[in-house]
Amino acid sequence: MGRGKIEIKRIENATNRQVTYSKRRSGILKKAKELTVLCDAEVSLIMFSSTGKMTEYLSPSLNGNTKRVYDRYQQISGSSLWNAHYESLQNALNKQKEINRRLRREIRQRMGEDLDELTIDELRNLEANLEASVKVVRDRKYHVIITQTETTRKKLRNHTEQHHGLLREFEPIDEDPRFILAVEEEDYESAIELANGQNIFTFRLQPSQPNLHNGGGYLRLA
Amino acid sequence: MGRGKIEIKRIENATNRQVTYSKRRSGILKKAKELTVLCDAEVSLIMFSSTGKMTEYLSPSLNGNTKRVYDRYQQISGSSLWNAHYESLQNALNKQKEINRRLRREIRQRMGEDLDELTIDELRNLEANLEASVKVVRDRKYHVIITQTETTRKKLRNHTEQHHGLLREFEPIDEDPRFILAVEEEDYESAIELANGQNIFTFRLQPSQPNLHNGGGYLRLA
DNA sequence: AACTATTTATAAGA
DNA sequence: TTCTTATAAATAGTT
Repeated sequence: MGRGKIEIKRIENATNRQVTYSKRRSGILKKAKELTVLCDAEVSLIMFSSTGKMTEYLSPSLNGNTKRVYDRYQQISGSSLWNAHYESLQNALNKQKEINRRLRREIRQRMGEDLDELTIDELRNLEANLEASVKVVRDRKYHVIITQTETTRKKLRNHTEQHHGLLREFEPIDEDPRFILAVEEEDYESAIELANGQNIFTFRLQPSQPNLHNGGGYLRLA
Repeated sequence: MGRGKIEIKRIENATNRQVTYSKRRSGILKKAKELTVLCDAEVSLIMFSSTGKMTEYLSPSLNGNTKRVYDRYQQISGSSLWNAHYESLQNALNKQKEINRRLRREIRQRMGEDLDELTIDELRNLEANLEASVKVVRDRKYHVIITQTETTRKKLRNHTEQHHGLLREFEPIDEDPRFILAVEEEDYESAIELANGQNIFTFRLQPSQPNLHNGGGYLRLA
């Protein structure tokens, strides 16, 4: 369609080729748009000129999402073009989910839930294991208490000495043994309180770990 | 171009629309091929009719590899088509890994490890929780033992009766009270063995759950 | 699917 | 690139 008929073969003159490309490109682009509107079709058209310049047309119904064309292409043609990229990730994700499922199950069993699934031997092992754990935890608790108590004792002693020093500086007096005794007694009592959790340290723990959804750790049972 | 000029808007008559789609589709396909040959261009054209049927054209130079078109598209347009999907997967994976990390930490702490990170209050809660759990597990263990024992007892009684019945059938005798006693004693002993795991049931558990790598559950501590 | 009057695209030239 | 225009090609309406 033009002043003369042309054979459909590569245009050797580069300038001519470029001009023809430009003209025909706009022609095909127009056709694609018309097809989209007239026939309610969806079109993806990508053209690269011989110089590497790209032009794209995508039906508005595909909403700027070239990937969707690709998804649909893949679905219809059956050829999986990019799945290889994702498969390994998807597998890793599924593996992690399965592992987490098992970890949660173990935690539940360590909390005394879902025990029906366990054999008598597994129950015995679990019991022994929990008993060993509770002993370790208890030892650690007492260790912390002793450490805290001694730290407190030292601090108090320090403060007491400073206090006495100050008193002596201003108005020298004999040490009052009752005061020292009072301090020691208070110290002892707070140690008892620490061990039993009855008094000063009974503030609430954080209710739960928001991103965990692990069905309840010991932290939320406080 | 036709007997009459048409407005570029959706053709309402479905048959007409389909016919026009068919005609124009072949037209645009021809144009795409001509562009490819004449101008040494590369073209990817994918069309979906309103009925969902797909038609594709791909320049021979792209050699049947549609993915290459999209790779190039991505490279030139800079917009990543599948990175969004990839990223969401990656995020999901990271989230699962983080959950996994926390679950393992909880299990370690329930086993008496990593206790340094815990405050005195958390230690107390953990201790109480473990003690409650061990009680539940122990109760469950005894429940299983009792159930097993009773089942065994019933079976034995059944067998004993059958045995006596057979004996009577062939050679009627008085019941031997010593035999009954022996059965009851044996039953009692096996109950003790069940509870302490000292004897018959001391077969090994599976050493670990192969896909877990969870840093040691109670199951492998058997 | 074929025909054909007409519109549209475009080759060549400016 | 864009405009012009003669002409080839595409296609709307019809059969």
